[in-house]
Amino acid sequence: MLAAVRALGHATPEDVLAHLRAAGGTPAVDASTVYRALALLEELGLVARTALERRADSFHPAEHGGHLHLVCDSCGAVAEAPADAACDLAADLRRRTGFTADVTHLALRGRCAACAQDDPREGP
Amino acid sequence: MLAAVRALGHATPEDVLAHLRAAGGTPAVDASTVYRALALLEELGLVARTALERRADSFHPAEHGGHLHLVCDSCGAVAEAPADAACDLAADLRRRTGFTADVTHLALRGRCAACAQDDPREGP
DNA sequence: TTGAATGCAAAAAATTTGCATATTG
DNA sequence: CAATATGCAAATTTTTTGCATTCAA
Repeated sequence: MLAAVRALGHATPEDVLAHLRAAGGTPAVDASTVYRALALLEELGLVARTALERRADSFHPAEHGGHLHLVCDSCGAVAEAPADAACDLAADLRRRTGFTADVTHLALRGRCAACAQDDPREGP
Repeated sequence: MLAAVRALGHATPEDVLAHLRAAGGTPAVDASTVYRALALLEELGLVARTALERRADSFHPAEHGGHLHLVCDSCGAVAEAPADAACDLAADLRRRTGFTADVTHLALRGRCAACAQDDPREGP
């Protein structure tokens, strides 16, 4: 299961389910098992949950941390950026408001370079 | 409807529904109406959608923009911070990756000052 | 044998859609 | 009358839970 999340980089429960089923094995693993395992891994701090997709949560391996997720509202692509850019922000927030932001679970929405170029002002 | 979102600051469809129903009127407004209206307002750019809660989307008025949402994973409180802190981040990202981040829809997860103090290392 | 993990089925919760009826202009 | 918005009911989608079973220590 952890292997699945690691292999996928970041995935919705549905993705994980598909991945596990593709790997074969009978009977097929059940969705409830995926949800339960994912919840457990989250508690253990081995995977993190982030709302990347609009409808479903996404999980990504903890080692994969230290990245920002850049979600393009036009094409849906999820890119990544080093987290150091956000560290300043986190430090600043902490100093000013006392809020300790978890930068490893950070998702930013916007438009990727390609989409911004294709259609600078157009919606999805 | 817009008034409801404005009055609430930020709210899930359920919150909006409750607010409208509390305002009275028979028959009670229906959930589908709320979803449809919210989707419309979003398209018009009058409200923004952000995944503040774990299960449901949250909407907040566009004028309310220029704020970061700070969601505490311990107590669930949603605080706000001026957006300027994130502008640097956005500018930096754009320069380095070409990604144009929408800072007005930004939600950060972490722990608010009160919770961090109560229990510096404890989970929710 | 006891406890953790799992499949399966059913329940909840959140969101969407079809359709007939208002309501507005 | 035409176009739009709304209520209502039913369908979808995503996630959770109860229960009986299985597997391993």
